[in-house]
Amino acid sequence: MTDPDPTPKTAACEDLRRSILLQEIAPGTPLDEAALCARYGMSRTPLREVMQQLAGEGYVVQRQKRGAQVSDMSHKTLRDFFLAAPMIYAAVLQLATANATAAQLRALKAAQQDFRDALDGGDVAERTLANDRFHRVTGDMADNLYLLPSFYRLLIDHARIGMTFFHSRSAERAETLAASARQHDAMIAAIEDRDPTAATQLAQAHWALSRHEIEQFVMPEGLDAPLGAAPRAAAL
Amino acid sequence: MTDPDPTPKTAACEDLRRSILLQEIAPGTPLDEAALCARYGMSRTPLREVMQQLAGEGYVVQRQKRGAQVSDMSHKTLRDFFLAAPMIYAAVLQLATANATAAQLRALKAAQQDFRDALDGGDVAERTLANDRFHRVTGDMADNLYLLPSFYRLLIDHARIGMTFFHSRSAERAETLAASARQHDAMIAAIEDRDPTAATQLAQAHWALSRHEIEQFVMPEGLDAPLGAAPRAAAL
DNA sequence: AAAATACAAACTGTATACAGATCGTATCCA
DNA sequence: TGGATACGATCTGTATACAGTTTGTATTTT
Repeated sequence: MTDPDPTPKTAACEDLRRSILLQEIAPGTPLDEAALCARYGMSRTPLREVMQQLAGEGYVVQRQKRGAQVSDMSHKTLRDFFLAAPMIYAAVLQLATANATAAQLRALKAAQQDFRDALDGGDVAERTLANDRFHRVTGDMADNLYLLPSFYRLLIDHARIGMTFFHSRSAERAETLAASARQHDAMIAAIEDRDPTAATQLAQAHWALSRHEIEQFVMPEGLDAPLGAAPRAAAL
Repeated sequence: MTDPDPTPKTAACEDLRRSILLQEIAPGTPLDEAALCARYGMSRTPLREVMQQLAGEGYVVQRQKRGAQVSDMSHKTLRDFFLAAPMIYAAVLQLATANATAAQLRALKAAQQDFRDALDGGDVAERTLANDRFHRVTGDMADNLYLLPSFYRLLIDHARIGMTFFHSRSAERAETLAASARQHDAMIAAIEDRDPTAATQLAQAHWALSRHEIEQFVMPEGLDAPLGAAPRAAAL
């Protein structure tokens, strides 16, 4: 409807984005040009242009004479993420309340429905993609040339963090996901009411939730069993 | 010292960036591949990769089957700019106070010295480039993977707006530039003192100054002479 | 046996040639 | 004279071939 563009380049682009978001290709993995050429049925020239584009969007990084690799996730990545995400996201949601069109609101509601559908019956990948799409629509709504580059880059690692940390522990995860869905509904309401204050607070709450969950994962509750004694110190 | 990379590709990249920042190539100008190939002495393949990179950074946009053109500046651009700039810039400066290294602080002071040198004796282009370099160093200091894409994109249009609006009127501009330089000094002090509150306030003040100047340009004081009468309304 | 070097295979970067699309111009028709 | 259409030149996108660099392995040397 919007993009009648079935070129192999866009297809390769979208497939690679999806694979990277879902960590089907792990962070840091080197990407072999020849293999991808064969996979997508194109020669090296257009494939290299795809790589350039993905590099610009933050999916991959290109090293001199050493090809492209999926952008990696370090502890610094996580730190940068939680420093920037609340602010960028609050700004995006606030602008969304000001600028959202009726069509975009319908798209957002549809994305939220997909997300809820993925919650009952979907696997981790489906939930991640649906969540990603929901947030991307809020970016479309904000429609700010300068904010969106950072926002979309955040969404890449938002998805990847979700896939990294929330693979197991599905029981505990269920309640968190339900809370996320409720926050999405509240966001929709805030946008519909054009209420920037509520939007800002929701953004903060949404990231506080993610942050809490990741802290639980990185620094879990201690085990009950006593640890083994440390080897005796050598001196003093 | 840091980048021993005298390839024709990086040279072309930097030259094009400079030309676009200084509006030597106006916004919206289509870029002819063949001409640029001749100019930089390379074939189309690497030149197209340069274009892809510049597109990722926001200097140019690429239209399907219609090549690249310098990214546009519309009224929406200005609006987006002044919505996003204060927030992004405040965040960058705040992170800079937390993360700046001694070497970066030296680089910032050097950039500020260049800016002051350009104020007495430099032309508009030199001032614009020196100002751009100063702000870029603050971005290096902030060192946040997610904030910087938006920040650098802002800086592109920050420079171009400066070149657009402040070409003439050099007498009035002088005082504003002096005020900018004083604000830069205050930013350096805030970073040196690691004072995030001062940094935030300075960012706000810095953009308020730019904004005021552009408002003056777009909506100047009325002339003393009476305007011609409007044609009589058709109905009522 | 460990380290260093030399060689070979694989990969990246660049140039060039070709196919397809777009845009301007000239011609034709009303 | 105005508009539409057809043709041609120009430009974009893709494939392929070649040169230079990197990397892994095997051999040699200490």
